[in-house]
Amino acid sequence: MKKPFVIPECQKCMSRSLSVFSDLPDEELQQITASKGCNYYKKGQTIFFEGNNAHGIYCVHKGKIKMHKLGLDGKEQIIRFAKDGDVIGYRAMLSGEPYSLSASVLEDTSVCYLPKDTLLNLIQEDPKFALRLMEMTCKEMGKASKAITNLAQKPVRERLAEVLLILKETFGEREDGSIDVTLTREEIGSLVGTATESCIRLLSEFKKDEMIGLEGKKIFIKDVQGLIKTGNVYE
Amino acid sequence: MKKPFVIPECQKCMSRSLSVFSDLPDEELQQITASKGCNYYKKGQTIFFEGNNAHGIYCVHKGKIKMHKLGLDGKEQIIRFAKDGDVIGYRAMLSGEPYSLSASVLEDTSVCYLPKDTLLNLIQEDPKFALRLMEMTCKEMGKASKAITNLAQKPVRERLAEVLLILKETFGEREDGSIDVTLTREEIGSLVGTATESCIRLLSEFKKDEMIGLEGKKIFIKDVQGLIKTGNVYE
DNA sequence: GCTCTTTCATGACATTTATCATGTTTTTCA
DNA sequence: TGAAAAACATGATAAATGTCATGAAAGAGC
Repeated sequence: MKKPFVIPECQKCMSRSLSVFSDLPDEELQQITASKGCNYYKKGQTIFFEGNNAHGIYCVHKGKIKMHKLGLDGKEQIIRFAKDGDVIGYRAMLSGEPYSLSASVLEDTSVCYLPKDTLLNLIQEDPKFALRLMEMTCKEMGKASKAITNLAQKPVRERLAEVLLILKETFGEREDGSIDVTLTREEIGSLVGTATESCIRLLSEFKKDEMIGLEGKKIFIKDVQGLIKTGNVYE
Repeated sequence: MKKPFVIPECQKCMSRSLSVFSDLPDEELQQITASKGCNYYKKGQTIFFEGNNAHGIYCVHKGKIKMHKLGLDGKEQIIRFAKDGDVIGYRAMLSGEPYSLSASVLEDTSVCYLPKDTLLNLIQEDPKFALRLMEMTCKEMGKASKAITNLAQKPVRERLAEVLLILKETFGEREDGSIDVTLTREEIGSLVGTATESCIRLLSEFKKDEMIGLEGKKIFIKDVQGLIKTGNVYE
């Protein structure tokens, strides 16, 4: 279980975030979120937009968020996801640049907003906190380097196989065994860096090869080893 | 002129780094570097290797370094460059992970090594320093997101045009007007994320279209606007 | 300077991947 | 619930890009 990123100033909610929020149905979550002075976003809403100025950061109590960027002709590029226990918006805050990504909500999400001043005070007063933030950022950088290498060197088929494994790793599985996130084929294509049609075709192939199962938007990983092999994944 | 990243503990050399080191010929640089207890690396040497554990960071007095990663079948992927005033190796140090990249020297390079303990003390004692480090890291992240989007969405031709502009921006020009860095076509191909042959072919086309000039490994940018247009660069 | 190795260059070709077209299914929401 | 929109699916085709082969040029080391 991933350790949540606990922001001291935010203990009104964060210190108990995972235990309190984890398994609530949406309506209750929304009520509790409001009662604690936090923010609630519904599916489809955007927490912040690429290009806007950052005034604070958000810690995610519960929810699923896609971090994405506009490419050519407005085509969406998904860079990564955020979920329970993650912090988003810190990159822009700390670099002093505008948001380089938008944060859009895939599933109802409860977040705590921490304004810039509070954050800067925290960093100044608590070096451990600063180190923790840096650690997080630097781990992201490592993943980004890996993503760049994959995009530059791997063919689409391999990238898709790897993306499926990463999705399972990131979001886990529902009770029925499907990957616990709902994405359109277009979004998966964006993650992989390929056209939607190519993505659909390859998913069908993977299904025919019995490496995955498909039921609507649900994806079932049936053959991890097969996907590892197909995706040339070696860590 | 970019402000150098000055590490307080390293003032024996860093505080005067750019002014002292900038225009020295290699031999003198090597002597001065040694006399100050810093490290000197010759072209082709590698400062640290991907996968190894990090024990400190390096600040670059003078030199040119490629930060790269091994992809499939050992194919090199260049992620970024470092030069005078940059700091390298901090990502691994701060994330607690092994180096995700190797750092290889393109031109003789003089660096100052700062061990982990010293760095951690600095961060604890000087919050401004911590913020400065974070700022740097976060700016890198912004660039990485942009790189991912380009690789996923732009065709090779556009990426090459953009890479040429970035190289000029990063390294500036020599007196004769050529971009002040020497790379093989294979390395440029790695940056762009394409096969060496495709890279060579497109460079020839760009030359025929009079957007660039080529003399051996020297590259001259002759038509910035043309490259911006070809590369679909819009910032 | 001369050999050996690497890099550069170009053509021919194969493969991958994107695009366009079309029809079906699913989802949305009034 | 029923119409409209969005998403999914698949075929046909075109375009982009990689691979292989070959030779020339440039650079490294003796």
